[in-house]
Amino acid sequence: MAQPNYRAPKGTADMLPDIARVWEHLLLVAQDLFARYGYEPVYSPVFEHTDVFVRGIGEATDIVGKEMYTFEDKGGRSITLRPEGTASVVRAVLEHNLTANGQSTKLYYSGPMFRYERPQAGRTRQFWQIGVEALGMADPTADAEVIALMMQFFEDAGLPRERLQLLINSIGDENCRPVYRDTIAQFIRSHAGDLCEECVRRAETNPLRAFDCKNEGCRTVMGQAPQLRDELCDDCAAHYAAVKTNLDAVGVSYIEDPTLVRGLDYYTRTVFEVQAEGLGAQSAIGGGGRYDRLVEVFGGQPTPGLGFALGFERMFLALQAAGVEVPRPEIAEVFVARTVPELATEAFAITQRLRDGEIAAEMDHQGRSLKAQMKVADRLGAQFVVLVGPDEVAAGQVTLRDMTTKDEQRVDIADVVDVLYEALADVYMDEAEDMLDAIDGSEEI
RNA sequence: GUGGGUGUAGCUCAGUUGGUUAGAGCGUCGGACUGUGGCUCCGAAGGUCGCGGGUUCGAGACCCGUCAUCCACCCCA
Repeated sequence: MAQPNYRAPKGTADMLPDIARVWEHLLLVAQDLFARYGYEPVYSPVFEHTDVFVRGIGEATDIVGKEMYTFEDKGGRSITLRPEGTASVVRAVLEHNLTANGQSTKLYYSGPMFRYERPQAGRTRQFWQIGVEALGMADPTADAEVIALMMQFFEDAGLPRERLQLLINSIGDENCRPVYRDTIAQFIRSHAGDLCEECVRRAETNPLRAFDCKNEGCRTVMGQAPQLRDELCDDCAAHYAAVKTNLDAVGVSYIEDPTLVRGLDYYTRTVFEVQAEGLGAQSAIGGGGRYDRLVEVFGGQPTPGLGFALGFERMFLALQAAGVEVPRPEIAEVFVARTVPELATEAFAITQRLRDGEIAAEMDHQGRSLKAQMKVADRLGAQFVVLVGPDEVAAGQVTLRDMTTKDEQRVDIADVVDVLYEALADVYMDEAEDMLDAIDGSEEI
């Protein structure tokens, strides 16, 4: 329709089958992989009290400052659609005391997030994320494990490693970061003449983000600034070194990026981001880090935490750019066609009989000609067609057509399911053998 | 919030310096001797040319506005 009465709201999109299939593929890959790493699923509400995000993510962040979908509900409460997952999950963990007595927890979540932004390639107002949160683990092995898990996800999802860049950095903790912040703020003020207005303003709000500025001049100036890696306190430096050692130990390659500063206030020490090819200007496909103070922000006992999140829309773009296809499964193994409209009920009964036998069966519900039904059967990828005609029905039979060989045989209706079991088994055996041959031909087993 | 591009059949797009019944490919539907698919051939359906206003004898094409969409800035997944 050129001018529909209704459209999906700006920044949202309908996930039609070709896309929804990829979503489900990603979800399945994640469920399988994350479980192997000891993570359990959690579903927190899609909206929270606004304060959860304001305090959790940080008042000075762009997310809280201008991107939240906030509204008042009928009870006068300020409610916000979640712009990210970590704050909600940590709130839930605390609310249910999952980290009592020093217990650790590993959780993963997935679902839509909401941010009021101007849409562009790889950025929508409603977007899907999947992420993990690990609470109660301070060791650098945990950092390495979370990062390794994220990289493994990309691999399992079919995204070639060579199209990805893993960037890591340490942004210090409550001891060394404030000192460094002041150092940078000072640096910015003393170079105010050579920096853009935005960066000068950042000196007062969030000086570290001046490193992120795309402006050429700012980049060169900030390149001269003291680097946090040289200013880390002993504990943070040791932790960061150990994270790298552990990544090295398991063969996860990374690039150290001293300018990597994430836009959420809760991060401490380790931060990381993965960039992928083919995403347009929004090249980050996933990211995360450690947040050792976040639980306290919500009033809990000091509890270390860390996690990552990655975006499905961007995964989709990256997979597409890499030429990775998620196969479309056959919709029907068997199509039941009737030669005359009067036999619709008989055809329906047989279709249901097949489905009861767990055979993927389909039939026509539009009263179409036999020829048209055959076309549909072909398009759906049916291996066999069950022909229901007056002659057959009179004899309590149907005609079974093999769509590959075109062989046809009469089968008693009572035996259709069993005959199809065997016929389909043969088909699948042949396919399996072909696959094995293909593997044999290409690599040693 | 700022800037730029684009808006023609279900999809991808053509539509010459404004001129008569708006086109193609794909898809869909039907047919090619009567109960049968994939190839080929033939045919059909389907368009308020985003919307509103203006210029003109005449606008899908030009101007203004508006809406939508895309891309970029910002920031992030």
